[in-house]
Amino acid sequence: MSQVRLRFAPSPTGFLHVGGARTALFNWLLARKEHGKFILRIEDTDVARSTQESVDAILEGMTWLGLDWDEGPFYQSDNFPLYKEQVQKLLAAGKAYKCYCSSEELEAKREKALKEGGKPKYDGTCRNLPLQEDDGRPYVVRFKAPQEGTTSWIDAIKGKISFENSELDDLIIQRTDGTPTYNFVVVIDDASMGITTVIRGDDHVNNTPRQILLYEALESPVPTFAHVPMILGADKARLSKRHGATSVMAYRDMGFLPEAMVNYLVRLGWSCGDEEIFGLNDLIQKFSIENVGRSAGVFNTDKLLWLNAHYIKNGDPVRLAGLVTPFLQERGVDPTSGPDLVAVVRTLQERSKTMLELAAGAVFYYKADFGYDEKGAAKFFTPETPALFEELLGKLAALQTLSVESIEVAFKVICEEKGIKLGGIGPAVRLALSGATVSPGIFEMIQVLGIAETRKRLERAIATIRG
RNA sequence: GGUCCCAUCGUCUAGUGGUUAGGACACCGGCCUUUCACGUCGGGUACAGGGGUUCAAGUCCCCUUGGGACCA
Repeated sequence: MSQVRLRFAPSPTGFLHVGGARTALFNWLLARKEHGKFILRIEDTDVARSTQESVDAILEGMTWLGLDWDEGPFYQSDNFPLYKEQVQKLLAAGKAYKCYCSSEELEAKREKALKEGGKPKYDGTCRNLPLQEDDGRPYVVRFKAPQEGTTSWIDAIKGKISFENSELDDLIIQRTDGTPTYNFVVVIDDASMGITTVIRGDDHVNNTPRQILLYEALESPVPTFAHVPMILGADKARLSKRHGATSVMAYRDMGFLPEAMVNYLVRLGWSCGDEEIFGLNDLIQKFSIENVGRSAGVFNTDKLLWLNAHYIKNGDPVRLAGLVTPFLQERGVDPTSGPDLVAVVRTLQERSKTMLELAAGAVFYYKADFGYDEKGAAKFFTPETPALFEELLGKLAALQTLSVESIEVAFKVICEEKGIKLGGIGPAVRLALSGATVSPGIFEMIQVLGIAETRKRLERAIATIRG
């Protein structure tokens, strides 16, 4: 019983985007579910475009999502000797050959073929040349692929896929400058790392038959392939910057929780009956590659927002307090300078879709120098308001304990005495305490702010009204 | 242009020959209510089109259309 080995192999040419994150997640989930290994490999053969910053950004993104890896990160740039060796091996075995055609010649042939209605594929000029020692002439190494028959595989997501070998070119595996090409390197790495299942984006479907042929030439077992569909933008075009944020870390910065991101990403293309809410541990039990859909999906921020609201609402307030702190600091708020942040978070959890929103809603607790909402002040600050506030202050001061229940009782007593409804005093208090007409519950705010701060704010409002 | 893939509400999807085509987000309306939310109840909206196969097709086959990917 051999264990499954899966990998995520990003190119370090940018941050971790949502598509890559989902691919990584699917790989990770299957590895965890099957008690196999999850390997991280950095595909940095394109040295010019690869950067350490990108590597760091990708690792940061995966860590944020909670996707840990068992082996790696390995770097392809460390494997150049292996790739060279494998090229020589194929050359020696007659399974690859040196092609001396210049790119100009090839271009001319391609155009001619196109003009005559043929296919623009390599014509095999050098295919049967005997292997010669290097003589200074530039050459590429091509894989000698079979020209007849079909190559097919059972894709774990898409089912059977077949290609006619006659449609396939003799793939270049080593460029003129001696560097190996992508399709070759991937196969060598996956083979040498013992990868058993390759889960990747379906933009690689067309590469797969060539890669299978290479596995066979290398006499390596062919892994199971699972091609996951693309993620699209609202206009059904491939997701890109113009659709909004594509980096998972940008979502953190917008106040999204990693568990919301994971939950959203996994449900985009995968399902488990009617269930919508999944935690990571849940998913390890329930995930199955067979239930991944075959069609591309549109990234829908509204649903992500809904999930985020769900996780904020049900989240641990202590943890959320920690997460919201940087957002508050960005707004110039020092959360140690006022009411207990955990208590503040509790009043905002149910009404915040993002941590950014939660932070915005928390500012008034710490900064009392706000102005009053104009329309609200015109409507709710009346000549009678100061007397009501003074009455309220007296009742609050007399309370033994300051709880939501006792505060509510104080309000009810005033309402009865004055013959008014809660609406006759509540909105004015809300405005005095928060400056806004939208806020957490009045009783909760008073409890969190405390008597002293409540007094200050009501007195400030009284002064304002009396002008 | 060639090859390959895909096609159920606006969006994510359930559905594996017999369903009033289900759920979720979003939207609309009721209730709850000190605001906003939350919650709750209810509503509208989908099988791309055309041919087959079958007693029966969203489900199987073919074609068309549309979308996408890769190569060039």
